[in-house]
Amino acid sequence: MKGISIKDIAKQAGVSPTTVSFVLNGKAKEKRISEQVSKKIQKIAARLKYKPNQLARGLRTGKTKTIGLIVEDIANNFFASLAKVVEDEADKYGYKVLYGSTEDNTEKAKGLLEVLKYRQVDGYIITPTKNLDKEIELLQTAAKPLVLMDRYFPHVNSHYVVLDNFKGAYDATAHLAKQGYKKIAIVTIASDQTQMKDRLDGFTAALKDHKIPFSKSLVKRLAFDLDREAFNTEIKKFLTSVKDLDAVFFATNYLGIAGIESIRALGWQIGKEIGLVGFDDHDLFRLHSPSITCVSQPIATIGKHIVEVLMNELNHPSGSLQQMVLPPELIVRESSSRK
Amino acid sequence: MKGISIKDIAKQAGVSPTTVSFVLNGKAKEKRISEQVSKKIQKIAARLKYKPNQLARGLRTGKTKTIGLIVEDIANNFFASLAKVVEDEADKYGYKVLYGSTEDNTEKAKGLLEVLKYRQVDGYIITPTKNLDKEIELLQTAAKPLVLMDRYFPHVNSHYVVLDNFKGAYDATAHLAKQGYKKIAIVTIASDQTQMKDRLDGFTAALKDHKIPFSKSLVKRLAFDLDREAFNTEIKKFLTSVKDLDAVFFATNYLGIAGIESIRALGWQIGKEIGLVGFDDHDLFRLHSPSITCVSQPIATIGKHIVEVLMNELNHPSGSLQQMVLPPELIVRESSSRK
DNA sequence: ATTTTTTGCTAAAACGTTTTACTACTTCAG
DNA sequence: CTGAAGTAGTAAAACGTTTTAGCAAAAAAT
Repeated sequence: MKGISIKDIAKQAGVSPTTVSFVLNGKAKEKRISEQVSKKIQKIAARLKYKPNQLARGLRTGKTKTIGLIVEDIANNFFASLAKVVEDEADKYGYKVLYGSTEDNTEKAKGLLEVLKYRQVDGYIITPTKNLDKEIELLQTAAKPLVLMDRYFPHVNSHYVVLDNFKGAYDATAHLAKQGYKKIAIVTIASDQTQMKDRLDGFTAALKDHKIPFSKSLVKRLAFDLDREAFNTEIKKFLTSVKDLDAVFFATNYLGIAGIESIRALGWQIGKEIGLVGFDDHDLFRLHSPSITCVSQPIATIGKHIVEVLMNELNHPSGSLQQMVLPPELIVRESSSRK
Repeated sequence: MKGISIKDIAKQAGVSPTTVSFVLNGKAKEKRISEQVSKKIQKIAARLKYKPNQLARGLRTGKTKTIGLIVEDIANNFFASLAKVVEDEADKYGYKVLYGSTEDNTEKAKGLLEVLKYRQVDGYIITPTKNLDKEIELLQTAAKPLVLMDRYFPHVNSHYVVLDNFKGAYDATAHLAKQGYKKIAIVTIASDQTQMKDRLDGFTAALKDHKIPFSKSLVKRLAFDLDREAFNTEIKKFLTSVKDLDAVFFATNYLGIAGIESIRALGWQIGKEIGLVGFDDHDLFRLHSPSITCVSQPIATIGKHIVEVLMNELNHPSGSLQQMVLPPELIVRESSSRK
């Protein structure tokens, strides 16, 4: 039940394995293999449905045509959708994807990197966790092609493709202000990584520009690894603690979902009594009553750019650093309208 | 920048690569390598942070410690959540996962199988598409460990882990009947695969048991590959075409979502004017107003069983066929209550 | 008629492991 | 003192490719 190897073809064609390899790799011309022999080999290979053993090839060439995709959580809608795009795009270049979720846990991320490394993936798409910068730098100095996504390390010179998180949060907050909300809070994740920092900065900048006084009490930073119940409890506690609060911006999709749940548990009218903007679009946001205004990421574009950058790096490592910051889109819905 | 190989360790320890291999594979005792040498090799390996090259190992042993996961759509909440469980469980056994989405397209599925095959995955977890039975049988006769999920082929003797779809649909429909809905329709996908067939059968069986007359006009079977707009158009057309319709069962999660959207576009009151039950739980179903009754799959359990069955097959191919049918849970919410 | 060039192909090494079949030395039994 | 059994390890082949270096025959050039 073994697979067909190059030797089998060689035997049938009465030539050496070398010749078969040349022909099947399109080097017939270059290596001066006659049209005759070339055709014959092609035919036999097709008849036997020969597929090169990627392990052997990888061992010899050092290329596995596999990329590693490290996301925060493959079950999260945003990352799952992105994984789909990455899969499709990579496929166009003949690459397959090994994936893994970090749960935003640095140790898990290190473990994943190690596994991917000794599985000899050709390149990496990484959603880094906190403190993963050293590992990223190691990969860089080892000249491993890699692209960071969703977030990056400002002090590390790497390719990345991220959202303009500052603008996303700024637009969301400015929109709430323009809608007439006076006291706007943010619920975010306690993280100093760029994506979260930028969202918080965008929020405060928008407050400032709209002459809304900022106070630390308007910011709630939650631990990432709480469960849904705990998120709800914390959010309720926070929202009721802020005097005269009339709008809140949830800085991630899952916080937005927990936020909706919490606010409803409090019996507050979304939109009227409390304005709400979420992050990432979601069927729930679109179909909720009232529908939920959100900052939407251009997932297809992000995914395409990620793979494109990685493929460029894989095929002609130029040295020019690609650091892409893509614009978000504010999708205005009912949750940010007082009428 | 090459990796550390067994030869490097051998050189440093002043022994042969063979010895190193024996020691690092825990065969020191068995192969009578002295405690002394053994310790020394371990130490050096640890110091150099040696990681075996999986390609070389795979080439020699034929085992890659990789499994292929073929789902319908990794961006779909159900499959993404399952992929997460599979990833976690497989990791416990030291396996990594290569994934791919079929979009329910047989050609894409065949392509994925081929790629996974010549990447020498050790086992397969497959959400089969229509007409994939021949390929599955080929894998079976080649003694490749595989587990089907979500659906299976009744005439193919393979392991599978699926939901009791009949019961899911039966319970949903019976529940609607008991709630007093008199004319209940089903919106499903035009597919003859088991999961869809069983859901339709469960629906009709429940109608019969509750003395509700069945008619073909109560069944709408939509093409899988429509986009959201087209789903909505078709669903609206169907719902308005059935006289005195007062409840509808949507047989997949995305149909349920499209259904909610469509019914709202028609201006009908979900629950009161039209009862609604969906398939698979979803944040949207939980938080929609009114909340949506649904048939929920035990995703964690399913995922664990899938991996367990596959690992058993990988490690001690016994021959005993595992065909697991897991019970769904009907989560009753407001969309199926008339009050 | 010799040398050079071109043509068409192949032998063998290499990638990093695992595994089989051995060797050389020591110890023990009789 | 001999032969058998045990001990501690190694050499070499194998997995299936790719690639370097080169060989023999034919053709072209001198």
